[in-house]
Amino acid sequence: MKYWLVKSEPEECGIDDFVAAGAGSIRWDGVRNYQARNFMREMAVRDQVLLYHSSCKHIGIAGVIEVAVAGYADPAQFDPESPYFDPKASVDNPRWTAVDMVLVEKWPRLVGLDTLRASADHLKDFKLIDKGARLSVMPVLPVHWAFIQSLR
DNA sequence: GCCAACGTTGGC
DNA sequence: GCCAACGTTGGC
Repeated sequence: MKYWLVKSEPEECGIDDFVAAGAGSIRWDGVRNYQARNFMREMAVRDQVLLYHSSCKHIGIAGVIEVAVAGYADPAQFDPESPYFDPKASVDNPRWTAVDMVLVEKWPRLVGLDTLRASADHLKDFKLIDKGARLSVMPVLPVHWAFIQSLR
């Protein structure tokens, strides 16, 4: 089993959307960056994922979700009505990947980016805390995963 | 709203 | 293949 982190704007899809979905899964789609997509292709069912809230008032890790359905062609890329439509993608030759995720646990309080940065000694090479980090899907080392769990 | 970081596009 | 221009991300 692997560990990951995904970013989302909570108004788009945050931890409360997963709470509302209960045992139901939510499609994680719209990723349009190759490095992030390649990581999504590596995801397997039951991989554990930190859900990070970005571009909002309370920035940080809000809880844990897990992979319910491994990577498949993101339907939005074929839909001209979708903001994620990609005219260069075709059903025969899809370009982008979606996975389905389900709630594991909403944390009692958010672990803020400031807290993570204050723990930089424990989070060496954790790209999330780098200035200007834009990657929206990234792997998390088991040692980092364990440390972040201790902050919740 | 600003702006740094950085990925993508397209002319050459 | 280079690189300037442009667009997006995301913290502040």
